[in-house]
Amino acid sequence: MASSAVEEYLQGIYTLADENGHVVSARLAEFLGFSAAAVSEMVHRLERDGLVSLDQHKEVHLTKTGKAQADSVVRRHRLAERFLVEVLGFAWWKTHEEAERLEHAMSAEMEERMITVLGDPQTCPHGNPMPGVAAVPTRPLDTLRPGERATVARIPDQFEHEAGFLEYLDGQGVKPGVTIELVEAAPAVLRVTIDGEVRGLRPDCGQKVWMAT
Amino acid sequence: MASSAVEEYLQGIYTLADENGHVVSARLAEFLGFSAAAVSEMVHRLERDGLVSLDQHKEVHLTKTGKAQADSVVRRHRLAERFLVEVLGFAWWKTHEEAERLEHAMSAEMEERMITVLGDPQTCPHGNPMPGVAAVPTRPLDTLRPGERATVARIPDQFEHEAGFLEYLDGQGVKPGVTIELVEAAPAVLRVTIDGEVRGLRPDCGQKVWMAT
DNA sequence: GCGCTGTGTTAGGTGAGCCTAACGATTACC
DNA sequence: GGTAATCGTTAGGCTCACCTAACACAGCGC
Repeated sequence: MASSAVEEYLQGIYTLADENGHVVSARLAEFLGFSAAAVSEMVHRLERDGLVSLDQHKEVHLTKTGKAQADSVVRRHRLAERFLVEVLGFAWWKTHEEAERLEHAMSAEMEERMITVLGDPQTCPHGNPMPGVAAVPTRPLDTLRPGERATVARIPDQFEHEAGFLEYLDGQGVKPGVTIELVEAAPAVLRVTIDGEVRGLRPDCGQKVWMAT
Repeated sequence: MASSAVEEYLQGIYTLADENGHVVSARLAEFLGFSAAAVSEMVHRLERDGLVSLDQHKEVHLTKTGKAQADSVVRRHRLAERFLVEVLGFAWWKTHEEAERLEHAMSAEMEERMITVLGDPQTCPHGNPMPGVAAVPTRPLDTLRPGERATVARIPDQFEHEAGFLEYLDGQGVKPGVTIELVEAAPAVLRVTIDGEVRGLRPDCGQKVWMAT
């Protein structure tokens, strides 16, 4: 059985690969909030244990067994989030930390039963697809042209580590399923229309909120 | 926040105190499956941190804050077990290990919401009462006189660590709520009637199955 | 008193997983 | 081509929580 720490790394590698493409140790260290030295060590342990391989550019790739374990932990995370929202009534933006712990406590049997009870959900409450499910095509919010409308499809896991970010979005009325019209992409603020009301969004939202195409 | 290890010890101390009365390090070591040395160290850490106190006989007692944390972790454990049985459909005898991990992953908010969703349950699926709830009076199975009948009220947490014990009971038709008549308490076997059928139970069950008085 | 059992503590060691500091190797920019 | 930034690794150190081995001490039977 993989330790929580190992699962945390596998999940990080999965997430960065899925949402960003390439994975190098430096990104992983940023994402996990650990020192470069700690990540360097752990990546070598993962390599030794056959969970990842490093290519000639030192990019990290999940091996077949590594991928299977990463899929499982990501699926458990997203199932836990669904459970927290749908069964326990948690706010959609408040599930990440809780799920971050629960994912390591779920057995394979529990994973199976969760899938059944929750009706085989295809995404987490933030719109991220379950591993193995084809993601809906998306584009960042700031690729909309002024006057263009689109629906929020996904707020990637990558940004859920940023304290208060999801709560901020919720406060601005931004959540998966909401339709947004871009009014103007000024450098300091993104002017958008949500529910017929004009609002300003922090400029970083342009990259961090992904719209259905 | 207490670590999983600390919570594990607090839970052990709670359980032994609740089900046995006195708690000394040696019992705790047996119960947790750790060496006496490891327990000695940890008990001193717990004392240093104000969670337990030692009396002149070296008996371990939870302090007020220690008791509050132990109550919480035991409650989380029993809520998790209820959830596994009632929501996810786990077999009653198969919940302990899973709950052993889940209890450490549940926040106070999750504890609260679990209580609400599960309808404020008064016991776990094995009949152990939630902390703060007055336990129904019980007596061990082997205190029944031949011919006497009683209902299984509780299989203490203490014995859930023994691999296969609950599954064995289930196989013999023994579970909370079932009425049992003692036929004969031979030294090598306990002859009982369950559901009109005479069965033999391992003699250790006499102490490990607690009946409603 | 002597030894046995049960109990607790100390000493020394291990591994996981983190840290900072220092250093080496690329790559990028002017 | 030199300098700066980025990246990875090594060295050394830390805490937590476990281990075994050795030892100290109390109570009990005889």
